[in-house]
Amino acid sequence: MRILFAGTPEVSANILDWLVKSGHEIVGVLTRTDSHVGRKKVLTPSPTALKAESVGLPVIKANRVDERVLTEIRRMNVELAIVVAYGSILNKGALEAISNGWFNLHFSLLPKYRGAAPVQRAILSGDKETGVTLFKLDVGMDTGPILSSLHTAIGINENSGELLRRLGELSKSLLSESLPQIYSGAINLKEQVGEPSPAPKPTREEAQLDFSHSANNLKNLVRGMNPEPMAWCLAGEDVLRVLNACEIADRSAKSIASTEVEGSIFTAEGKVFVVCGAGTVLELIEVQPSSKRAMPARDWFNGNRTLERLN
RNA sequence: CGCGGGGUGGAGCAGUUCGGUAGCUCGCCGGGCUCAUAACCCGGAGGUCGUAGGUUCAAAUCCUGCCCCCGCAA
Repeated sequence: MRILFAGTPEVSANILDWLVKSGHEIVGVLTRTDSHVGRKKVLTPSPTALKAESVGLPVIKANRVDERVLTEIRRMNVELAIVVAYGSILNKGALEAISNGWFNLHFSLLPKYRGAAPVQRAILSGDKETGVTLFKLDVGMDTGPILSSLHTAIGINENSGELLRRLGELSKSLLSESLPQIYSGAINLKEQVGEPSPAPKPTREEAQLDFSHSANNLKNLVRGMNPEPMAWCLAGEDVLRVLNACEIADRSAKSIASTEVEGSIFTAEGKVFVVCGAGTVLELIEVQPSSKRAMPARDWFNGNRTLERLN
């Protein structure tokens, strides 16, 4: 079956690569236009565009699937579309342009976490489990009927980047089960059941640590926001990004904290701690001061001369 | 020409304003204390201060070029 692959970021490129190597008949790739990236704003193709080019597939770069794009797609005689984090909503015209429809791979167990940031939201919420869902796109935002899904447990210290990578791998299992079903036409779509929840992209403001919250909440914030947009707090006037942190057990927290002032930093047994709300204590593991590279929290603390608390 | 910050023993920093003996917290090596220790005490090694020039009696510090790194904003 002639397939159009639509995707943009690294995880999409990875799955595209796998589809091609697994012998699926990818005839074209749809991805977002090149974007200005980094400090110097270098115009850079998306990871998916680069992968498509490297395996010699025709690429359509567009941020909107309009008539012009549909014309190109029709010319490819596409029979099915697989979408993995393409990054744009498809209108009715686009959805109807492909005979077998567009199937979207989503990184949550729908209807939970519909939207742009399902992985981050699952971790921010402290969920113990998530998964990947393959469903048929309709005009809503991740609302279409489900073909299949796979569950996986979320690691206690897993961050968004790590979980996304793992869900990408899991997606391959899901696709290898489901694609043959689609090819044979023997599919059974089911409407989404359960309480829907939105998964908007986290803002930078949302990523600021508030040390009046419990260490457990802050730990989820830190790992959920890593690698994007990354949790942060203020060390004096400067931003301190927190890449990795963990909560410590209540009992030891009470015994090592010499103060109750939230945000106070101290060290013990070679580790660096911050006093948080409700008598809890967060251990900082890896941080990144502005202008500096990421470093173990201990190194940062060694160089610190005057700072007594974070905000 | 988007804004800004940084490069000093193995790590993280101070010192640069106002040129004049290389400092701090760690790590490492050796010794001591201790039932023991990541705790404490004593001693030690390790740095052409990113790089190339310039000014000067004298440059980490002042001037100029270049390289590398990072945050914000997009």
